[in-house]
Amino acid sequence: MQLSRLVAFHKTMGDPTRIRIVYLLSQGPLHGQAIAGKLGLTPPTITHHLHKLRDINLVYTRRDKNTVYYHLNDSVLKHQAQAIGNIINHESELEGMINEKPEQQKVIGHFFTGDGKLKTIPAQRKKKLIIFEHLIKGLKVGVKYEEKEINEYIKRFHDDYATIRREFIINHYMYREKGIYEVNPPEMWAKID
Amino acid sequence: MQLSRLVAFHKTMGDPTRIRIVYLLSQGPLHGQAIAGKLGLTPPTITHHLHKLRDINLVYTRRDKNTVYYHLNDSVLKHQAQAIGNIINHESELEGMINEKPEQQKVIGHFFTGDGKLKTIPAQRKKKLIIFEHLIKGLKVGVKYEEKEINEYIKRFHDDYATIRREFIINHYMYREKGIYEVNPPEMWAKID
DNA sequence: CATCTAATTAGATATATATCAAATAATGAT
DNA sequence: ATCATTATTTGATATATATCTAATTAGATG
Repeated sequence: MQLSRLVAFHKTMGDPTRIRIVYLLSQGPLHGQAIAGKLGLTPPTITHHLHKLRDINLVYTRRDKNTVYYHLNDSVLKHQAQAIGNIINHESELEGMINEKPEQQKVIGHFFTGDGKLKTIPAQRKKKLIIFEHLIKGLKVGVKYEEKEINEYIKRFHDDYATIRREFIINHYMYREKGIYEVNPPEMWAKID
Repeated sequence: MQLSRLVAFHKTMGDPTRIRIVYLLSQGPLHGQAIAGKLGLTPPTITHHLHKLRDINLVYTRRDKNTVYYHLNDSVLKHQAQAIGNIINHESELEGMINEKPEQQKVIGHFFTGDGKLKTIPAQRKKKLIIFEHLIKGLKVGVKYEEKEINEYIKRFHDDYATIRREFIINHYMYREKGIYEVNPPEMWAKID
């Protein structure tokens, strides 16, 4: 779970109209005008909200003739609702990412897509390190990884895993010994400033 | 659970800074400046967010000398996080209230306090009916209530249960037979317009 | 093609809010 | 009383967003 995803979910649910829409859809699919009618709002307003609900994958659409039916994605609702509670249990993957400074968040927000893919590897050293530091936080300290595992992990974000893996080593985020990788303690990482 | 409470919770969690604060507090209480330092923000900003977190009862404070420690209210977080998921299971008490029109919501928002108490009984007939209709939706259709139960229910919102109970009858929201009360079907209710 | 219906987009407005710097308040220590 | 420390309030600014009307698009059907 990404911090931004969690925020997006709650921000989206933080509106009475959208909660009412979710409630209506929980009883079965509806088309736009039906929702507008039941809620006493105009169709453009409904479109607006459904757009946001679709952004977080909470509803999906199906056409029949020229009317669009909106369906609720129950499992997403369940799953996302739980995530915030898990913070408390320390079952959250947010751990490392929560301490990032606004400046870092900005860079991260700029280089990652909404669903957590790395768009490009930054050219500027400073930004590059911010991104790497962010990525490295998804790995566990004290765990020995096979090269294959590292590649798999990086590939979740970007195709060019070889370059990134190499940068991890160069900048002392990890070290390698006999083909086994391990995350270094933060004080060894390349300094960003 | 009131719709407005549910909305307030999600709206509050719909901000990265506040989620990060919640995460920090989940590891133990902290004072303002410590939070500001860890997040790279200024104290006024932290005050601002803590105010919102306190509004929804997610944090409480304790002083030691002249520094205020903020504590996370774990149980509230757990409970609220679950509420949105329960909509799906139809375990939600939102049921009736979800279909209220914006005009009605406005009146309701005006006459109820944040924690769901009725401030005063509206003098204008139209507004009064909106409030009664809202109240009546908290009772179940097809259930026979003792007068005492009705009184108890109304008292959750306003002290003058006798007046309101009488109005319920006058306006055909309920009927009484031999001291037993029951909710009428909506088509019998007094017309608002 | 013309027309109907449903959905969306564009543009406008009003409201909310996240953040900071500066000023003020509250508390404890000297 | 005076000072030091922490928290809060005020006021400003920039950004986001919920809603509407009017215009546009897209599909289906005659």
